[in-house]
Amino acid sequence: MANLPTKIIFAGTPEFAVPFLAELANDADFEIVAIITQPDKPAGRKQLLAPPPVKVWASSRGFTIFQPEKLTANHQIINELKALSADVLVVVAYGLIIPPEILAIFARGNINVHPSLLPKYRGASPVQAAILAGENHSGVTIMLMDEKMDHGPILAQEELILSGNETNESLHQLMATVGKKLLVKTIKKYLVGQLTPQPQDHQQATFCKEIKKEDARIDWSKSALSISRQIRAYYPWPIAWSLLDGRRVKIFPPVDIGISDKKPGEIFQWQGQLAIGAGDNQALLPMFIQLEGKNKKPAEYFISDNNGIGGKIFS
RNA sequence: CGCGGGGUAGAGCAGUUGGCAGCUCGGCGGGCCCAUAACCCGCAGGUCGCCGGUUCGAGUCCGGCCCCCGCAA
Repeated sequence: MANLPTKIIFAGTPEFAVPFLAELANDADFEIVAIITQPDKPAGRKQLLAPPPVKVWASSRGFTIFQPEKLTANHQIINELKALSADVLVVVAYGLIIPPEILAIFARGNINVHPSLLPKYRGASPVQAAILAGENHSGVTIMLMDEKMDHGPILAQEELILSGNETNESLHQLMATVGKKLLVKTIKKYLVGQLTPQPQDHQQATFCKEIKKEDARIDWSKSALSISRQIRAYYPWPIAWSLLDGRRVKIFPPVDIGISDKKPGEIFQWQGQLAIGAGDNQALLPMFIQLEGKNKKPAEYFISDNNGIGGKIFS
């Protein structure tokens, strides 16, 4: 390792990126010379401009922050980044394309963290995709970036066993906890030449898309297991939902699965609990639901508060 | 002034044409029972979001404001 700390520019945006940034910033071998994150965006019902979590963390600690609308063909920011003469770019869930002109700035390389076992689940929603697919294991990949999305050679991977109860939120937290240690360890080894990047087996690559709200709508003709994965994968955003009497109802994890002789989407009671028929003669038993205009509440209230709701059908 | 739902007991809700503010659960006390989160009896707990107006009388009708939530972004 060199005597001077390695200069790092960090690019990241959501909550998931913060632990990685903090881990790097707290390590004396590294110096964060600048942070790139997405611009503030309108959020919430009143659409107030809200800073991304990485900015919130970084600005209270006095770091230099860049929030460009885009990086491609942005000569001003390219020059500013060059002037910092950083050794390494670390990218964790930045969310915007980083063009080759910028990747070329960093003499020691561009390192990316991806929360899947690449080449599986390249793209925007690897954690959700693993839950939706019912994978019994996933993991974190530390890789070098090239011109294609999640395509570069792998420096390190750590596998995680999944219990089948993970939500998008809980699995992201686990990935961050494991991944931040792996990231620091891997960068240090890589910088002293102890790691040989291994090209991915591109034949095995799979891809996942960005999540849209409509993806979270429940199709009750699917199996109860499949629906329960959907409920876990889309928590805490955008939340799995369905319509009842034209009103939106959100369904939260955890959910149990029981047997059913009801139609898909039909509401009934099972041992005092709210149960909803699925497409495979099984039923979903959610613990928490939220009716449009109401707060999230335990599902058993849903039955007692709505006399005669049994037999109604979610659509 | 983007559209829509809501604010009533600790929690979740009902309250019809304005006329003594109710239900379920929880809490407290008692009873039954080998025992219980089950069952029976009783008790406590509310400025009905805030302000003003109409009225003999407003949770309810009218006006203004605050807060929560679904859509939208």
